[in-house]
Amino acid sequence: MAERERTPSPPTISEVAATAGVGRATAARTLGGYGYVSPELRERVLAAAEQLGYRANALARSMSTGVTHTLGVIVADIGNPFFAGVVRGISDTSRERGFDTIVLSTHESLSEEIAAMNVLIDKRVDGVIVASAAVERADVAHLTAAIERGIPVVLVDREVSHLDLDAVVIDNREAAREAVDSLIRAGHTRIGFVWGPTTEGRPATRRELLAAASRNLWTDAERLRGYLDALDDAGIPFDPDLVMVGEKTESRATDEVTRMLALPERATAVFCTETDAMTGSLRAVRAAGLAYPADVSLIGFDDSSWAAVMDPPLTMIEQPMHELGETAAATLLSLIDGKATPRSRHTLETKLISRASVSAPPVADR
Amino acid sequence: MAERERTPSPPTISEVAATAGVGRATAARTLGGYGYVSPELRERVLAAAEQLGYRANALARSMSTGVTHTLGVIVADIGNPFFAGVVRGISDTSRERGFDTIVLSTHESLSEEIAAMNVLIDKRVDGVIVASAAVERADVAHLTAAIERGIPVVLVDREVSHLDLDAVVIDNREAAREAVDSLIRAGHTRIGFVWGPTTEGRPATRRELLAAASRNLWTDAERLRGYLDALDDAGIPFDPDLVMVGEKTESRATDEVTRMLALPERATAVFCTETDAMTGSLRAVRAAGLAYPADVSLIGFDDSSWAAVMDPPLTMIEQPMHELGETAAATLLSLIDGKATPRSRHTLETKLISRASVSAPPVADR
DNA sequence: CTGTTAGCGCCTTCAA
DNA sequence: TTGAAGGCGCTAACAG
Repeated sequence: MAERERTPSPPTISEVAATAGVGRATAARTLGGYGYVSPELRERVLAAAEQLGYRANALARSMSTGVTHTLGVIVADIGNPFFAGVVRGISDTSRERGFDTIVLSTHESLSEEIAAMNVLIDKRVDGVIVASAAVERADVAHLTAAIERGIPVVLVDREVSHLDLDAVVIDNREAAREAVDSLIRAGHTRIGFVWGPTTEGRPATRRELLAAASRNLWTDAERLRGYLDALDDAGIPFDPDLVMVGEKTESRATDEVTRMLALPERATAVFCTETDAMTGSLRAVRAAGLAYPADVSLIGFDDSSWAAVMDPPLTMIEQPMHELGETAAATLLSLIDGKATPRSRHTLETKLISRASVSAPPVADR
Repeated sequence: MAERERTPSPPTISEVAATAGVGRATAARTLGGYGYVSPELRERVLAAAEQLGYRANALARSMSTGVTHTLGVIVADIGNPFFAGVVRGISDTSRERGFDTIVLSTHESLSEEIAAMNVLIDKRVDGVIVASAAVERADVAHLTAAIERGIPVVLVDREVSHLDLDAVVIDNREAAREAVDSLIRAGHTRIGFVWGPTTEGRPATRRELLAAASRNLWTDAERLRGYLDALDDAGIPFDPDLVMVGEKTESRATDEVTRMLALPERATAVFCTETDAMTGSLRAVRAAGLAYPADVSLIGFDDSSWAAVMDPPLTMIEQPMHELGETAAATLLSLIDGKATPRSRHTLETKLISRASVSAPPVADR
């Protein structure tokens, strides 16, 4: 029961070998689980290890084998439930295969993403999964650098244009198109889009809008394109006043939707591309003294148990967060195994969960 | 532009030294940022490193220095928004100080927690932060083992009885007491508790209930105690029928609340200790054709933007998730720095956010 | 089957 | 100030 503060230098394989009375290599072989060892010595070694409380030093092992059994994960924000779900998927499937995960948050900053990649390179991870904030062609040096060093990289959630990497994503554009289309089929023509690009001024033309979008996150741009697709398919003219611009915050969404609801020809439906965009919109609807779906129809991205218990319950697009992570990890792992996989581009299914936040527009506005 | 698949053996410090025409040690000194090096040679080395794209091998460095600049984090589920928030806090503050984190999910299983700790020990992390599922005295061997090996451990979110470790928690008991008390002050005496212990049968007595609770998660037990405290303070008799037992799932919560709402003397308020307990309860209230707060008052744990946009908005207890993480990381870091800190027990503040889901009980039930 | 011997890449005395 | 040499703990040929 002595509580001595002995310098806790953990037992090494040599000590185990010594107390077992065998050579280093023999101990290493049985403890490392490779090579042949006679049952006798094996027993002795195991006993000694047990007695000493031996645990292999993974660092030393990695030094000589060159593999760390560790995956790097780079996301914008591990605190965001979406990424948390993805990371959980990555973590679960890699753990199953004996890989651990070190995850870094970039706060959506490219420079932090680059720093994160360097950390992972330095730590010699066996591969990395990244939801990259890179959009410009010049933004991808850190990704190609990793690959040149022999570290496989797979993209998750976000593709990076003109970069031929394995990617696991959803079809944001189609998911958005489908959602907006369902609004159109319900009779809406004045459909708000929240949130849009983070420009300062309001893009006057469709071309400007698209240009602005392409300077933003890939997912956001895709969702905007899907919105426009649906409008086009239905021959509904695009109205710049119906797309939110500016900071992507809940309160900004509230302001913008409030504005859209006050337009001469007001919005009768709102499509939200993110959770906080939806809660912000909801606040605007309430503040305007309107009710959904009677006055305004609503569809949002990223289903949650909350959305289902709203009154009325919200129609939402469900993303397979966990599966995105699982698939990304599985892809990366097979890359690490040296499987000669051609570049893959997994597009996972989303699901439009119809509940009760969509109805026909009010008669007065039709 | 050759896409050669050269074996990407990264440049070592020796190569840098060679191409700079200096000794290994000199290169190591300038690249490692220690010891004296003349400006001249320093320049040469830096240039060579730059040219070769040199990056220090953190494994090798850790091998010889004995530190990894890596923190281990063990939580039940990184996909859970609460833990995701905590991890984000840990990650942010440790990153600031040059530490990375490797996080492991245990799925609330003690054996996975033990395995996780072993992984971290093997990887020689400098310290670990754990939200432990340990409850029995016999469950803490892996925690003490880490400490004996010289790896500092700090608990977050959950204390572990009879184990003298630094801990960063909230006062679950007081938070619960306060919430339930506010219900009582609104006039309620029939207050449901969701969720309770995962026993099979329904504890008949208060003693049995407490015993069952103490076999469960620390946080859950504390919240239950707080509930009982509030009842005691007000002289309201405890009724076993008003506490949920069984699996902690949303649907189970719905079933149990449905039951409580159908009691001869039905519940007129429900206190929920977790997000899914709240959404499950909400479903039960709706299904019973009741409205809140008119028919049933509601208070829940873990505020979110959804809770604020419910109609009516929900009164919730807010936990400082990010700050829990920050504080835990800061505490661990100072332990690692060898600061002679006496055992600390940080209890962070929660906040009862009063919104509109609490009112007086309906007259008929008073 | 077992033990000896080199490294892995870096840090760290210790002379020079 | 600089360079040579040894060691961190483990794996991996290599003889024996």
